[in-house]
Amino acid sequence: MSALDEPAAPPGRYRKGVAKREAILEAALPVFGKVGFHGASLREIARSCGVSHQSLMHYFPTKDELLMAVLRRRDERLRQHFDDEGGMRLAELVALAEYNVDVPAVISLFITASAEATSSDHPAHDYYADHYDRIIASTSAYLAVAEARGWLRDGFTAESAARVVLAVQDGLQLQWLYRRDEVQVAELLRLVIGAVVTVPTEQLDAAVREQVAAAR
Amino acid sequence: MSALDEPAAPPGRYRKGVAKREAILEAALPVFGKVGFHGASLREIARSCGVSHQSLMHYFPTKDELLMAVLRRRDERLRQHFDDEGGMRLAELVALAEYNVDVPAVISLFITASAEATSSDHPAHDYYADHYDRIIASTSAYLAVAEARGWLRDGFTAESAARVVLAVQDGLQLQWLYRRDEVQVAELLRLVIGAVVTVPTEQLDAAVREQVAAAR
DNA sequence: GTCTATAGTTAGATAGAC
DNA sequence: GTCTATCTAACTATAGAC
Repeated sequence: MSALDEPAAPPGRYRKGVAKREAILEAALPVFGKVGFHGASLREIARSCGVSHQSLMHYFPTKDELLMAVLRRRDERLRQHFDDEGGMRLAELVALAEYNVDVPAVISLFITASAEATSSDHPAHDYYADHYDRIIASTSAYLAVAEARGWLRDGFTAESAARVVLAVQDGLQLQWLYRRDEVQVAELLRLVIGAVVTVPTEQLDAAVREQVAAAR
Repeated sequence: MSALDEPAAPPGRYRKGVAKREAILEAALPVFGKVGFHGASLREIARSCGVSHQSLMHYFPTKDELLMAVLRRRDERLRQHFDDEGGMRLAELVALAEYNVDVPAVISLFITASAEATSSDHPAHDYYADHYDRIIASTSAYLAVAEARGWLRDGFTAESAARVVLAVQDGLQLQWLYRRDEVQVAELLRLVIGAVVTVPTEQLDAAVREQVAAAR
């Protein structure tokens, strides 16, 4: 199967099945996050939500599909903003970082999966390659307005600024997983944005809105 | 075994044994990097360097110890600078990033292992937690001079600047693994440093040297 | 080479929800 | 009555360790 396709119409047509499918996804998230794709076992995931191993396989025929389903559901929040007019606002990344702090398992999953999936054999490789491309493209589109107006610090382009901000988010979340009390992800993310973009974000937001309106 | 201890006196006392140990370490690096600790198998590593499975286990009694040996050898370059007088210069991080581009397997190993090891059960957890602490401490010591002289951009402390630079390095290396042609790790790292530290690095280096000399 | 444990996956039969 | 959900059982491969 291509990693970019939606899964084939799964079981879960009965009320009970829908709930169980949900429970499996919730249970799989922290396991994949903790030990990664290769380290996770379907039997362990099944056990952790009180479902039989075979029942799990009824809903997710292969381990690959289970992982993809978990990832897709968790990246949903970010993906919603990929097609925002004028590109994805940096504030969305900050807001996500702020939200994620309350859901350590999600951060763990994201960091572990994106690192594992750099290998081209990994079931989520194509998914993540595409995911990163889209984040960069969307954020670059947003920052293009800043670049055009000379609001980026010397040397930065819209794309390099986008890559840096995304890198800081990922890197800080990694550090946060080691020292949760000492790393303020969202706060540092804001500081970096302030160091790269030379005007307040409100001003940039306004300029982007203006640009979008003018383009109609 | 504590992850921070040196391994107990290993085999490899004979000339042939030394070479074989070396070959195993070289072979294990890309495998751990590609599929992670859990995904890697000792048999595969042994096969990839023409050594029998049993022979491998003679040199590295457990999988944990093999991983630790690989990590320790590869982080050596960075660890050398932890105790630099005046703290580790940011230029060392940039130089390392520049060097690593020629050794993708090392980047892959580092990213994958540091992500996997966020789990407290992971054999390299304590090692990496300590490793990050030291990098931050050492780089913060270096940047303390900049902070004292008002050479950091508003809002940054020595530690937050250190965390940001390290985060950018990790995050960009992750992006680089997905798009090797499009991400210039060292170049972007320099840009970020330029955005956070308001004076040229030569000036900061000189100030740090001066500080060290004065402290004697 | 062997041992024991566990992995992902498959098949088939039964019981339950619609 | 039909489709879904669940369970029992087994298979094949491979893991780390001795």
